[in-house]
Amino acid sequence: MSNKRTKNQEQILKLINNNSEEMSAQNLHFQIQQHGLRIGLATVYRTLKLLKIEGEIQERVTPDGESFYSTINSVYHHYHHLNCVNCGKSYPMNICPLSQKITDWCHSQKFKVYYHTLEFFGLCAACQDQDIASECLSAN
Amino acid sequence: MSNKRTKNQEQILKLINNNSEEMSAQNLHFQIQQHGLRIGLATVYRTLKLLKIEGEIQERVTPDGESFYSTINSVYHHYHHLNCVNCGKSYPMNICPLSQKITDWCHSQKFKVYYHTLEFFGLCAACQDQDIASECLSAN
DNA sequence: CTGAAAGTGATAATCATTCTCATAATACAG
DNA sequence: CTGTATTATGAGAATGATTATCACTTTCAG
Ligand SMILES: [Mn+2]
Ligand SMILES: [Mn+2]
Ligand SMILES: [Zn+2]
Ligand SMILES: [Zn+2]
Repeated sequence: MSNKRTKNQEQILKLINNNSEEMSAQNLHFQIQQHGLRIGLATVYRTLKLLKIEGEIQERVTPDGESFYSTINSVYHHYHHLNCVNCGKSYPMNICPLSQKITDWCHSQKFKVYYHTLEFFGLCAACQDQDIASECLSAN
Repeated sequence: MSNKRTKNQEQILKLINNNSEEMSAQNLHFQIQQHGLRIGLATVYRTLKLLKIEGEIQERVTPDGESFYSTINSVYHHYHHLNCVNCGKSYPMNICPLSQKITDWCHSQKFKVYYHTLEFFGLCAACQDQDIASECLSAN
């Protein structure tokens, strides 16, 4: 029963809570070193997994497979995005179209909801005006 | 202007459309070989990127960073999930709580919506009864 | 035809994440 | 307090999906 957090784990959580932007594991590890702390990359990943299970932080996986983490508690960080499948840009939305009802329903299913992700995919205005397909594979 | 699709591209799209389950790029490549076809893995990835931009297929990125692809058109495949952050299991939901209004709003933003993803994260019933934190890192 | 442009596949390279394992810190029974 | 079992840690290797290379083939407009 490891109910108590390690000093390392506390510092990582603190760093996430105090940061206004979502951060990747690599980025977190880098910032930790900047602060003069010595926490191994493996420990960062282990702690992220732990905090995720404890419901302290949320994870967003980008289309290129990298994970970004941020605190769950702050409403400030509850953002959804319009993601362009062409240029890859993400445009944050300032609304959450989910009613409380649906979250209640999830709980009624015996599922304990920590957080949700909602992402839209399509073409941004700029990319709608281009000949997309031709540029898509132009690099090769 | 590559408006016309290649024979390879057509076969890959056909394979996705005819399959009832979402498939990874690796899986697609394997099945292609099973069918006696000779399409390189690189071409599979290139075609997936192309079809994605054309709005023919949708992509779902799992928490471990692997991408799965499926046809957009079939309502049959429009699923959202309850994802357990502990055991990793995904429980499909049979409803979509998004109103048409929100999609309309996205369009009013000059963003052309192809599809959306909506995922809930938390603990499934089985995992709520365990001492999670202790098992989380037990493997190491 | 003909040559430029686009498509292809084998292979190497990338890189975030996970695994290994020896060591350090901690918890706890006696 | 003291020895011992358990858990945490970090350096580095391994993993594996995805991407980049590059020589070669196909397509097609003129
Ligand atoms: Mn929301
Ligand atoms: Mn939906
Ligand atoms: Zn775009
Ligand atoms: Zn579970």
